[in-house]
Amino acid sequence: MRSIKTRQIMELNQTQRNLIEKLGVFHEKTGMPPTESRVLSLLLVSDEIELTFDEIRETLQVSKSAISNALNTLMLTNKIEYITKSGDRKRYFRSNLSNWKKNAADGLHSLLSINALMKEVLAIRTDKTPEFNKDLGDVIAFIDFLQVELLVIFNKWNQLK
Amino acid sequence: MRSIKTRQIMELNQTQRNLIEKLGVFHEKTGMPPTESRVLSLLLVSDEIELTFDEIRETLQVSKSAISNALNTLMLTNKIEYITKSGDRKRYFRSNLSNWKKNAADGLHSLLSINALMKEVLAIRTDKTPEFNKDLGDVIAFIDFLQVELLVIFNKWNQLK
DNA sequence: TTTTTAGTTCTGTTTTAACAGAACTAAAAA
DNA sequence: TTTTTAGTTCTGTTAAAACAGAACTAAAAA
Repeated sequence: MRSIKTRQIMELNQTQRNLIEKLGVFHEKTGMPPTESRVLSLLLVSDEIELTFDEIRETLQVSKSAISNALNTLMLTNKIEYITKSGDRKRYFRSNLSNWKKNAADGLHSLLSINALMKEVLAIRTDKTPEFNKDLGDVIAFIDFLQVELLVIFNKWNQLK
Repeated sequence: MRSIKTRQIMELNQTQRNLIEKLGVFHEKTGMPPTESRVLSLLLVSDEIELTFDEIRETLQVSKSAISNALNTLMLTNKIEYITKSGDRKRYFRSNLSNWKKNAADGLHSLLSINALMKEVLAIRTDKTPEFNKDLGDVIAFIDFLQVELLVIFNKWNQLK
């Protein structure tokens, strides 16, 4: 038998719990489901940055199925990852902080992806509404502009680092 | 009695309907409810850019209550507006295209508002995880940087115009 | 081989969001 | 004044999301 030290149950102080709640609500507003939001927030706030399935489960007091689903989609979307420790069967989940920059970039990209649709709209609009069409064209031009400029910004940041 | 011309029922071709659907799905992914998404998309695609309550209702085939709620929240969030025509009791709703730039700016701003929470997190984190904390600090610095640079970009655009 | 463990998947329940339809309201028109 | 119109608000229904709990699985340990 391996001597796997069972850690004492995770303790969160009230400040930490409040922050998890606030972060959770924030993420929910972006469309992320409650449990997923809480897990992600917990992994950001917790003193212990690597937590096992059961530690997360007990801390948040939700069912195994909910935790399982949350962890899996968080991994699929690259927001968390896990490591293993030799001689330990459990997986240790942790926030994928180093990837957040890329995640942010992805988020912005998908946000700007509406422009393809906008261009489709403009292409099929009647020519009887020139002013409206001009406004729409402006919006499209602005988003295109934004896309280019954001790339510049990202490069600038990477050079600073 | 006033002679208010009842317009012929709105006709949308299949291309237009498909686009409304695609735009609708896009907006739904950002957390906007289905009917609201459809109304907003309709007002972008329709040849007639100013539509009455009932025209929208008949075109989309949904209930009055759904339309009423959708229109009101779209107005609250500044995505649409309405005009009136003298001697006509109806309101004519239209996409608030000229405000979309501001809406985009607002959207980005609220997106970046997570940084306040991130700073709260960093402030209360244990000092026993220096590497993690450093990564978190980097994320925060990046978002702060992004905020400033986005302002520059918006100004740059406004000068181009 | 049997047993334990860490997590997954399935099924049913609860909760919440979204909507329909009817009753209602306020202002304008008749 | 009454009637019509344009939209709102209320109540009940439907549909979908989120979750709990138990059964299950696969790999490791005993």
